[in-house]
Amino acid sequence: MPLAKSRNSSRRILSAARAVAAREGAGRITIDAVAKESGLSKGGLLYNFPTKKALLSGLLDQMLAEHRELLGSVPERHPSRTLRGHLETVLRSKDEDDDLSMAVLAASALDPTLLDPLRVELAGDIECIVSETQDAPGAMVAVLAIQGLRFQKLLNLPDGGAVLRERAIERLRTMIDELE
Amino acid sequence: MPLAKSRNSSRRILSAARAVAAREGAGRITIDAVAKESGLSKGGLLYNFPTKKALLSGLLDQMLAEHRELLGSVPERHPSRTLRGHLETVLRSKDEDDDLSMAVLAASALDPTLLDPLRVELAGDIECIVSETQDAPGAMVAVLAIQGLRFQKLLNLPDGGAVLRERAIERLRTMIDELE
DNA sequence: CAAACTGTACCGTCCGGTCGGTTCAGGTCG
DNA sequence: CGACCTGAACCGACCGGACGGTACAGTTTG
Repeated sequence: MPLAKSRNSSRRILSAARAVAAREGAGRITIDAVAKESGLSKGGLLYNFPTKKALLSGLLDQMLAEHRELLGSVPERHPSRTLRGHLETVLRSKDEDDDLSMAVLAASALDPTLLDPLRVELAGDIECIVSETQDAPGAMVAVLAIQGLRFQKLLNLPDGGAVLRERAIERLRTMIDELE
Repeated sequence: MPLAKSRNSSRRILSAARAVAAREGAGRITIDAVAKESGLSKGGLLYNFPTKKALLSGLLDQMLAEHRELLGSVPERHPSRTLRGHLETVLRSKDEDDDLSMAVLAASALDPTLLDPLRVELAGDIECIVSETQDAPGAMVAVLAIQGLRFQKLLNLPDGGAVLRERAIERLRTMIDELE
């Protein structure tokens, strides 16, 4: 089955791109590097992703898909489930080394319009979050804090130490829970 | 005074770099482009900043200097003055088009270690912020939200609309004020 | 004069993308 | 069955442009 094999290659390529990004930084996501990392040849990679933009776009798609999946795994009955889901996605990704957020940086450097799918997704999420609470501003502050967490982790910015960070996250959680 | 003139050129070069970044994105900060924008020749630029890393490093230095300056302008008596200062720096830069945060992206793409000065500065600020309050976790959440604001603005991510954003910022302010 | 440039030609490298193969599974046809 | 063809998947040499940096011979300015 040819198509299945191609999809398999695409997945390998995407995870290779993630590995490169995690190891060498977003700026080093290069077609040659990703091809080498994936075990494919440059030609083979370009067969799957005809252009670098397509590759980065694929990365973002994968990120959004995983994000949606994690969002779906939040218990249905939680009052601010979308918001909680967002928080969990950040915390979850904290454990993994292959950082998909890198793709965001690489994409925005190459062509800011690549982020459009992310923007519409996020806009929808925000709308959803706001509709799930009476305290829209409070929820927005939580959204901002979550994005701050991503930023911090992405650029290895200081977080006041593990203990304080953990306490801050705990506080964020209770803030979200008390949002109603 | 030769050195003074050099500093003047350096400033022109840096603001040119900011203009390029704001207009064409962080990925387009190139020596030729900045030279052209600044009105200097390429040789002249390289006379001031012998390497691209030096140029980006200079950008970060300028950013940190402006940041410190704005921090200093917050009234002395405010309880969480460092935290308030951080918030104001974000809001202030929202008005200007030349976005220095771009430099952060460009720098992290070229060489993540360029961000080290930013990291130590930020670490110091956080330490300061924590020492100014009894509620360290709450302050950290505020810090995160502020960084989220930066992130959002930098990547043009959706913010739920101007009204909601303004209300969220207002909420953030009161949160900070009530921190004690 | 020396510092602070200008202007330009040039170099080497990196990188995105092209292109002409090659392999191979499967289908067609005599 | 076997000769032939096809098209998907992949290979890797190569090209051209962008970009960082060098070199250096002038020119302006304090």
